[in-house]
Amino acid sequence: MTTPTGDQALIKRINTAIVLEFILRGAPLSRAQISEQSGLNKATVSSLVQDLIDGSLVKETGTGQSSGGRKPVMLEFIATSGYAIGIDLGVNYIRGALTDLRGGIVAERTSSLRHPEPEAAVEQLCNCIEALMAEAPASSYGIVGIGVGVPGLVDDNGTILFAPNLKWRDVPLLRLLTERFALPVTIDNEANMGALGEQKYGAGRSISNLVYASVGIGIGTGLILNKTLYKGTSGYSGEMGHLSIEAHGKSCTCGNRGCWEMYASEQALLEQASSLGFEDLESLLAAAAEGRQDVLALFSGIGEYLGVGIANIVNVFNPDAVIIGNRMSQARPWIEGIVRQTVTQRALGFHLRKVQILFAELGERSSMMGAAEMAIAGFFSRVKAT
Amino acid sequence: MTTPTGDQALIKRINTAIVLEFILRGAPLSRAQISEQSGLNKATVSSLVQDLIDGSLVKETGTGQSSGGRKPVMLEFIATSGYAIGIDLGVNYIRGALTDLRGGIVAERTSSLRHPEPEAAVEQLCNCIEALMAEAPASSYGIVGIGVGVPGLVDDNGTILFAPNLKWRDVPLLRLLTERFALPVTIDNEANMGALGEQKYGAGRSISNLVYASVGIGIGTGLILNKTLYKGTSGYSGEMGHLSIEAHGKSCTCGNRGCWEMYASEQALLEQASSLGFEDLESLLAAAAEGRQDVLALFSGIGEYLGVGIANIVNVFNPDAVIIGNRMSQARPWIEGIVRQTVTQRALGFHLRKVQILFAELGERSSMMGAAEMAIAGFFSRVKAT
DNA sequence: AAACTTAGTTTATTGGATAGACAAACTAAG
DNA sequence: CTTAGTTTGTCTATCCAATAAACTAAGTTT
Repeated sequence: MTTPTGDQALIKRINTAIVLEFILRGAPLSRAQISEQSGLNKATVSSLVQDLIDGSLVKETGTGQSSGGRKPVMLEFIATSGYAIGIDLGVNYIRGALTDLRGGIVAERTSSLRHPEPEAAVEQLCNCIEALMAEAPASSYGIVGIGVGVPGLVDDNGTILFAPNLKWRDVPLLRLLTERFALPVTIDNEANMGALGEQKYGAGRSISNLVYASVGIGIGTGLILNKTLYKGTSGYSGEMGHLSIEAHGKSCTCGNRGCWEMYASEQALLEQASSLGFEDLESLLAAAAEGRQDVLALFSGIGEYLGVGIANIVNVFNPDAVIIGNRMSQARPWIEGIVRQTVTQRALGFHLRKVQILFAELGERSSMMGAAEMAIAGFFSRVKAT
Repeated sequence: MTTPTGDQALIKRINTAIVLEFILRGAPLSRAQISEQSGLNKATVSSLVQDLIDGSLVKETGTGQSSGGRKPVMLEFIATSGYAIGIDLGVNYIRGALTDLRGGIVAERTSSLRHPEPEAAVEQLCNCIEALMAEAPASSYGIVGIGVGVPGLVDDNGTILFAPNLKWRDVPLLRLLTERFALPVTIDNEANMGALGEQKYGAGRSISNLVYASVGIGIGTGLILNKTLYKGTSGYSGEMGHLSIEAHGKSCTCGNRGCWEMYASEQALLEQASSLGFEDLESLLAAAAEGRQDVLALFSGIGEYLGVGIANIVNVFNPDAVIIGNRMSQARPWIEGIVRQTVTQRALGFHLRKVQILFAELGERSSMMGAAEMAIAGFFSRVKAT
């Protein structure tokens, strides 16, 4: 019982997953096409497709073009046979979406987080979820799951061990939400969710190895290696914000010195900007847009340090892409050049050949979409197991 | 044909692998035990075991103890049904071993590399391989493959793109060896091989996530994530020697500044030691053993910088273990304390809970054993595919 | 010696994939 | 409009691996 053994059910799961994957990607396509492209026998495809149709996951949508024979019956995934909820719990906001099974946003809600204490915040979170659930149209599977991205360390039991900017410690969010909604819930770090969101729906679509750097108040990173989210042993890898880039630099609250996020985060930017009379990122962005030289110099400095860290990432992971996300991605016009330049200078030549430096396509929605994707992926893995 | 589909052969492969895995690990055990522990039916196990026996991979070794019934027939893996060759091609030596399929060393050869030019070195390498092959006893499968670890960047075609200390560029070693020996050959970075060697036969036995830091002239790292060697997109990840730990530190030949290996490698140690009149690591180790304070201080400095880099590794990967290997591991008595102390100070508290800092158990043989393991693993994956 | 235990094999059954035959539905050429 | 040829999708018989259950073999315990 220790090892998962192979039996016929496993075969069927594998092949059903393959067929579903083809229908998900290939838009409208026929049984014949699936058979040819997948290598599965026509009869096998027919049988599996029938199961998917019976399970309300796939439907026939009329006939397609013929090239001299019987017209094919086109198949399509029924994205509205279920809905997922994705939440980005930020330091001072809650952003949530109701999506269909293809990740299309059906409803969205944003509210500012007035009381960051765990109890009040969780209550507000639950209200948001309930409001979104109420907006879901009737469907075969209903709400298939809830995903939540949080700005802190999450262990493998879904407990928030430590969220410095929220000042939370040991909040068993998974348990709280599971008890309340009796639905599958996934909790993970905001950067991991962002990485997943961009990999599935954003700048990193179908890229195998990517690193998502969430540059906000602090810096977090999400690692997608071999198409899978890599989580360390305890479930919390990717704390690259606390990668030391100046061994004898500024002391960080984490105990280390010269942490990357002390030089390249929004926090670092704001500290330098205070002497110029700025208090938030938005006003700095506006000033930069007007061409203020001193502000542009600030962004340039941040960009350079971002590049230092990204060069490290490139050298360590040799990824296909590094995606810069979260709030700092808005500064793209004023940091992109210097980031690229610094990375080119510092990363190893061989690694540079293939790596792309990208900015988050989903903008502020990366993390929320990743959370929804978690719920959707969980649903699929359960369906396929049946 | 694009996707690997599921069929009955796949099931059989999976289950055969499970059975073989049990026999490999569980030393002498019976069919009944395999059935019970794996969850496979007794009949299934009997049938698969018979196939393995027919394939000369397993044999029956008499009966075991009974606890009130028929005595079990014990099974054992036949490690001598084939042999593998593992080579560690160093900067100034070639170390090679002939091992059985369990990684037991049957013969070993070390020679110093007199002429590091590619042609002469490859010739010497081939001679070493031939000599080892000649020592292999007769067996069912003969030599099942050759693995070679090299001190440089290797692409996914087995070409050595760049080996700075050997001054090699674009040497198609995989092709050269395959043509000469007509055997499966695997070429990889010395640090990747070392990681594999320690994970399979050394300090990291059966650890899922580990980082192996090969600290020699330079510093390389091998990443084992989820029990698999992680290789980046182009096949060359893990260049953590060129992780910048001092953003404005010394310029490195790689183009970056403040690279880890400029502060924590053997090279860095020797540079500092030259003013004291030392020229190699061995004499420094001897002096440290005699208690020379100035030398101990040098080691202490190296240990601290090693700790800085390892703390970074821990924060990024949240691994179960970090293993310090290659030549610097000999300095364990004089660096272990300061390394541990620095890591404890600098890594995030949550990550420290589980991580172990270890030193290579296989010493100078890590890389060579990993190379042999590559060949063995390749053989198994081929056998199981039949 | 009888009753019980445990190991491993044999037998019949199940369920999924497959090749090949086939029917349905179409295009195109004469 | 007929006929030949093509493509789609289903049906049927077969194969094969895993399995449960019966069975044989070979012990131990009372």
